[in-house]
Amino acid sequence: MRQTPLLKTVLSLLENSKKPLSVPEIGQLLQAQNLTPNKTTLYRILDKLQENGTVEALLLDPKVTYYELKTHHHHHFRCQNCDKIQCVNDPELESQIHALEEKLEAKGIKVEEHHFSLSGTCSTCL
Amino acid sequence: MRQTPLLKTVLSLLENSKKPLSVPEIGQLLQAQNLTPNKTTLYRILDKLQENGTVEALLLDPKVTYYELKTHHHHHFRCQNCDKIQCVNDPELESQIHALEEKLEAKGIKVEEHHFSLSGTCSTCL
DNA sequence: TTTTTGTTTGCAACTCAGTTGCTTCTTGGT
DNA sequence: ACCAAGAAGCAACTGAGTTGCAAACAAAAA
Repeated sequence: MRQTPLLKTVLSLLENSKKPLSVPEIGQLLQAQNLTPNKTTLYRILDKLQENGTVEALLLDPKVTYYELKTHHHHHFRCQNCDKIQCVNDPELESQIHALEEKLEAKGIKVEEHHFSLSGTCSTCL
Repeated sequence: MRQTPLLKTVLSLLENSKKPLSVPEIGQLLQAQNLTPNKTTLYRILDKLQENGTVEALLLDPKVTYYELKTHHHHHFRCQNCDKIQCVNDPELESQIHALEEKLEAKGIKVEEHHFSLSGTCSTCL
């Protein structure tokens, strides 16, 4: 995988973002920088970043896939009303999840990822 | 919400299924019973079941939404290779999640749902 | 420097889950 | 039997994500 200018820009967007980003959002952010990348290219970049473990795909909105740097690994809360996303950290939950993963691995299942998210109504919308 | 024949059939499919079902899958299962429901109707039925709390929508495949009866509430493992779904139960994890939900509620956030799933490669595909 | 090779980008056309607007059918209550 | 409300059908649409192919490009071999 080559360090192309577009790839660097995408990585810096993910680096500086407080929240996970979807491909359509990344496209918009790039447009704001007067870049007009093809959507196929963006999907391919994110696929590769996912394959090589730089980024993880999050299941938190049924409509769209969000991505975040693996180094940023959080859990998330999504407001069902405004779709805003907040990051949530809970080390105890995380270790409980790892315990469960080990149980499954012991049963001959290879666990690659886990997904956890919460949804509801955020304090602003209430 | 009226107990129409179609609604009853959909509920019994969910009741008897060992795993969560997507709307396209429900459509196929109904076809196997020589029923030819309109897809709009199916989406509407599941939306209503979700609204009235009978069913919950699961975020476990980025391509499609799965539904399961709330009374069946499990966590799930999805094989990234064959897309098969296995149910996983872990009461300790569940209680850890509830603890986290209470923390968030204390911060003025109304938590309606949580989503947890694992993915990787199942023992058959390995 | 030129050629070759592999990777990246772009484009256009496609797939398919899910939605929308509108009409028609069915039902249960009066 | 009548009417109003909910249920079902249909066709057209939306938008995320995919596919196949062709063009551009960078790096290494000749």
